[in-house]
Amino acid sequence: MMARAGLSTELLVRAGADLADEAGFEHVTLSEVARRFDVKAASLYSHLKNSHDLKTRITLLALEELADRAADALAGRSGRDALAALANVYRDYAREHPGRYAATRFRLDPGTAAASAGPRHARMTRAVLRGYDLPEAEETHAVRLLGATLHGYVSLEMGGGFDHSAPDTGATWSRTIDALDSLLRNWPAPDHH
Amino acid sequence: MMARAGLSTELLVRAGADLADEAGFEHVTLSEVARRFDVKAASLYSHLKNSHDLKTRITLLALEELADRAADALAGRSGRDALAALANVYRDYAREHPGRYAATRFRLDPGTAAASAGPRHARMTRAVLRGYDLPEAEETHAVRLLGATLHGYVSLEMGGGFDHSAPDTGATWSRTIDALDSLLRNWPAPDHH
DNA sequence: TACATCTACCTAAAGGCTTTAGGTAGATGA
DNA sequence: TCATCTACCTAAAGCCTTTAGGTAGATGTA
Repeated sequence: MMARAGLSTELLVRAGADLADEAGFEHVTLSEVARRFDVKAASLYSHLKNSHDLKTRITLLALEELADRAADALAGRSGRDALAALANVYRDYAREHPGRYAATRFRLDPGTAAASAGPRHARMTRAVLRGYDLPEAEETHAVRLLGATLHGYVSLEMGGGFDHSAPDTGATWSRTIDALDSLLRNWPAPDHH
Repeated sequence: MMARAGLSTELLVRAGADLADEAGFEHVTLSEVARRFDVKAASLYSHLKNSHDLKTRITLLALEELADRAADALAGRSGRDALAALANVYRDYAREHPGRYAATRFRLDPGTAAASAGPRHARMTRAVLRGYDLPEAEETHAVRLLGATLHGYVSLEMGGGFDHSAPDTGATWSRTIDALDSLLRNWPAPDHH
């Protein structure tokens, strides 16, 4: 009796990510993950440091997956195509994996963040921008604006912020991409005021 | 002995909001609020339905406060001035009251959301847009884009997403406002693809 | 003023999640 | 075959939420 469950950090993190997608990232709990493996919660401590550790690892997983998708989508595209592809990767990922996407917004400590796929995301965003010709000094600003708009949009949409109003969000999404493309093609000079 | 503490829903919600600002919205707990009034947690149930109720009320409070500030800031301004004023209200509020701002992203059920200051925010954003002349059919799209960008920016900045990279975030913020202003003045026609 | 009522806050208790300490049995290797 | 290792277990403490039922201080009325 007492067969071993064959757990591993990998397995637990994947189960945690699935749980996040089903129940929401904020409801990810060691107890629930343990339950899914028919194991006591205390047993997870052989594989995970603690609850925060699990959340961190789910975040890292989501960041990787998202970066992989982005890399695929960006391959061979540039300009507006690349922008739209990147944008759609974020939105689609958030829809397919809401919990994982939410994990993406979990605050990592600086060391962990630096070692995550975060920097890869930044590099890909920069790559998209190279399809537009921005003054070099503006590139970081544009990276941030792009990140903010895309993440902001996806978060609001996921959070239901756009429900109850008339035009469907699909239309707004494509107008948002139009707008961003247009903005990057006509990047304004700093305003003096 | 056993003097009454003189609690009220109002008082508790305000204390909860302060706690959110100090410890983070996700750490708001009935127990901690009770502790701050030297009262047992069970006693709060005379004033609050439950923990979720407290969070909901903190959200409503934050939404009100934010709308009040926005209304003040917008008074007498239009065009780029109004845009900048609205943007700064969000950012400043988030910096002064990170927990309250985070509460703002808490998902309300549809009925509560409709009765909240949320619609007031939408109306104010529309008011800002009237300083630009967008085709009427585009207004909702622009409202959403503006909301997404502003909230996205503030969230990323608050979440530390902009740390560790060179240009300071103040510069990016003003470039973001420039960019939004420029975008609204040159709103693109729908792209055909 | 005296009395009745009301209700704000209390204690008790159950149930859930986290985390630590220490045990046991199944897996692994010599 | 035996020794070791370690994955998973039980026990227990601590904290949070929520419900049930009590008590005393506040309030209103005669």
